[in-house]
Amino acid sequence: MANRPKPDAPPPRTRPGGRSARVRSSVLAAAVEELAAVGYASFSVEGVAERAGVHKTTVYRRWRNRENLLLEAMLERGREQVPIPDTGSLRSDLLAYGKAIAAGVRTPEVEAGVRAIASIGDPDSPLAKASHAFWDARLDLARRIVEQAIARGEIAPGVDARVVVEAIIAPIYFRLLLSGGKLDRRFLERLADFAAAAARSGSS
Amino acid sequence: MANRPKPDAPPPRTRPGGRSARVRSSVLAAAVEELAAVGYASFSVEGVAERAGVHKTTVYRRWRNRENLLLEAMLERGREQVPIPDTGSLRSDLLAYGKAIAAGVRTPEVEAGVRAIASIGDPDSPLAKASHAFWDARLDLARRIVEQAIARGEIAPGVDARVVVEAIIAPIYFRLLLSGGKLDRRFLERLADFAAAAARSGSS
DNA sequence: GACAAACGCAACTTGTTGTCGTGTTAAGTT
DNA sequence: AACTTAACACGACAACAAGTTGCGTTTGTC
Repeated sequence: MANRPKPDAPPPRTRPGGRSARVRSSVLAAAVEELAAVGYASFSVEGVAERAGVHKTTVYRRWRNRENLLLEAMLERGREQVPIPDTGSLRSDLLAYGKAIAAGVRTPEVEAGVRAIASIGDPDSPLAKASHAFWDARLDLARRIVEQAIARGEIAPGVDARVVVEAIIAPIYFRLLLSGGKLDRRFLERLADFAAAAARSGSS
Repeated sequence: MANRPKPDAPPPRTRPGGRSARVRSSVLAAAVEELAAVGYASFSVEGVAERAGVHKTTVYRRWRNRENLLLEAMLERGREQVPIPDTGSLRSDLLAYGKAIAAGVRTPEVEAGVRAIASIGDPDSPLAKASHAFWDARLDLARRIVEQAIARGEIAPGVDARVVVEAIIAPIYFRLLLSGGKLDRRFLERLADFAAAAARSGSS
C-alpha cells in the first residue's frame, strides 16, 4: 500500500546547502551566545533570532521550540572533548584532568549550559537524556586515567575507576553550581591528592 | 530637619499578626509546592497565589518579584538541618551522612529547590548568596565528622575536613543534577569507602 | 531557466510578569 | 464597642515572550 514507485507522494527534497547551512550554524552559535549572555531563565527565541540576523519564524520552523533549539546547540558544543592526560603518575593525571574541567566551566558558555541542564527536572526530557549520555561517555573515557595507573602498577586492579573520576569532577561542579567555593589551583591539587590517595589504598 | 517629635511622619505601624501571618505562611508553603510541582522554569506567581487561596496582587505587594518569593520560601526550608552522625567509625559516619543527604534530594521539594539554585548564573543574586551561605554553614557543621575521627585516633590530624565532606556530598549532587547516575546504597557505600580511605592515608 | 524548499514579514492568540486604582476586611488601638 | 488604617480582594491594564498562520520573496537544486 505504501512505497509505490509512482509519483504518489513525491518526497520533498531537502536542500541543506548554502543558505540553510549558514542559517543553521549562525542560529546555533547565536543560541549559545544568548544563553551565556542572559542565562537560561531569560533565554528567548526572539533574542536568538536577532543575534543570528534571522527572523523569528525561521527559528521556530526548524526547531519547534526553545528546548529543541537549546538541545541541538548544546549537542553541537558537547562534541568538544577533554583530552585524557598521560603524565606518568595518577596524581598528576588527575590534576591535569581537573584543571581542564575547571577551565571549561570557567567559560561563560559552558557554565550557562551546565546551569541550564541542571535546572531540568524531568528526567525524560531530551536535554536531560542528552546530558546523561554525555556524562556516561565522558566518565567512560576518563576511566583510562585509572587504567593507566593500574597498568603502571601504581595502584591495584579492582579500583572503581568511575568513583575515582567522579571524585575529581563532582566537587568542581558542586562548587560551581551550589556552594560557590573557589576553583583555584590549591583546591584542584587537594582534589587530586585526595582521589589518588584513596585509589592507592585500593578502595574497590 | 528630620525626626521631629511632632506628628510629622507617623511611622506606619505594621500588624504582623492574624491574617498577615496566615497569608505569609500559606503563600510560602504554596511556593514550595508550586516549585516541586511545575519546576523552576514554569514557576509562576499566579500559580502560587491560586495554590495559596490568595490574590495575585497580595503576593506581589509582599514579595516584589518571583526571585524574592522563592528566596524567602527556600530560606524557610533551609533551616532544616542534617544531623551529624556519631556511630563510632569514620566510614559509617560518612555513610550515614551521605544517606541523609541522598534522602533529602529524593524529595521533590528539595530537588526542585536545588535545581532552581543551580540555575542562577549571577553570583551576586540574593538566592545565590543564600545558597553559598547555606553550604558554608552545612559544610562547616559536617567537619565534625572528621574531627570525631581525629579524636578517636582513627585518622591523623591535618586532614582537610572540607575536602572529605565534599567528597561525600558533591558526587550525590553531581549525579542528581548532571549525570543522572543512580543514588543507590551501593553507590553511597563506595563513596564512604573512598572518602574514608583517603582520609586514613592522610591526604592533607 | 524552472520548481519549490527555505526564508522574511506582519498579524494574531495565549500566557506571565508586574503595576495601578478602588473598594473591602480585619488587626491593633482607645 | 467603636475607630483607624494596614493589609487584602478585585478588575483593568501595559509590556513582553511563546508559538502559530498566511502570504510573498529569495535562492538552492535539478
